Amino acid sequence: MSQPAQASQMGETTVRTPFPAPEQQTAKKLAQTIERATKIFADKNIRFTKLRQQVFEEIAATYSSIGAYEILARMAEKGTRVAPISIYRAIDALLEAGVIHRLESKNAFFACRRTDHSKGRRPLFLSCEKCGAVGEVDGQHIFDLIGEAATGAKFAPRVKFVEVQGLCPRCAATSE
Amino acid sequence: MSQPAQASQMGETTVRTPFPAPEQQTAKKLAQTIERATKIFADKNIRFTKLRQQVFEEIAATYSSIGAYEILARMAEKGTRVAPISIYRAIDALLEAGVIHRLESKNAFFACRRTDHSKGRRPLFLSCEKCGAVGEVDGQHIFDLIGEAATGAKFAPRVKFVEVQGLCPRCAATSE
DNA sequence: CGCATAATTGTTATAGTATAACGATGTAAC
DNA sequence: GTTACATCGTTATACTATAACAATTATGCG
Repeated sequence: MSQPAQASQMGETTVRTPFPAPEQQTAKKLAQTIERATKIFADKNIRFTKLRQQVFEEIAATYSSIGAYEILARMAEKGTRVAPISIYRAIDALLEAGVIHRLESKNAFFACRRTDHSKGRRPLFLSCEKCGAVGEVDGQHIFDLIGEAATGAKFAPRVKFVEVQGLCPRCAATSE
Repeated sequence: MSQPAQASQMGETTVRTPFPAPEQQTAKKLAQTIERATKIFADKNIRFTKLRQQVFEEIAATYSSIGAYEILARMAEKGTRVAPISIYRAIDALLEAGVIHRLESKNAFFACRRTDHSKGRRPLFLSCEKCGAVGEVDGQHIFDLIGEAATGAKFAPRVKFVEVQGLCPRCAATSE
């Protein structure tokens, strides 16, 4: 018990970081994530096929980002052998649905765990250089400012990326 | 003269966009860019070798971003045939010196045309989806806010990047 | 200068990321 | 149930990046 996880037992008000402790990464949480994805696919009228579910489960089952070929390898271990292109096609559908995000700086993907994107609030990504964990925090005000900076330069923005690399709370603590 | 380039003749106060018109992309400007790079290498005590200069010239000679293998191809056309690894090693030195930047979202590189990075002001990148041009605008206040958002999530930021894809002034005008 | 040392580049091979093209199969709507 | 469309399989290939080790070039010092 060297790493107390206070928050989980006393409600969510004390959770201040998008980096859940390992004890919080439960099968139940994973099931909820998958169910949420299922609903999003249904709402958007995109088919959540078996292949897409399998790919999504591999991505969601890690709190790190994961590369396409790593997904491929893990699925192969479980008996599902597909070609790289199939993984990428599934990834495209998952990105389109918004249930995963792409980390441009690592050519890797991670499951979205926020529920406020649909409300028009865009997140920025925090990627731990040590353990690979990825967290999202709301960055809507920052994206607004980026838009202003762009239009101020007579540039018409369409897609924006904000990524931060550094140390997650646990790794920052252990490396001191 | 359908695209008047007012700013260059009357001081810099009227320059409002980091996307110079083609008429402004002169050999003289390029020479200045290279000279500036030479000075930066000297100041930092990094060697600006022939190979590094050649690679830098290919990058600086385009106002777009350019991939490593495109640099390779253009140098080969001019008679300098080297292996990919040599290009990447030169790129590493140029990145280290700060005379080029890497566009994470495109796996490509472009010449830095700002002079205020050394003053601690970091830029964000504007990448045109139509013509490929890349501009930089100051984003220090945005990077500060990103740092605050990260630390607010108990994340220790180390490297940050902000990239925007969209349309540069000229392409936005012609696509209307 | 001439040697020792370090930095750079060459050479070869390979790892890692992503997509093109086309055919087969499955799904939905009429 | 047939048509139309989306999805997936199969094969091949393009693009991005680095590992390992040898050869060469530049630098500092006696």
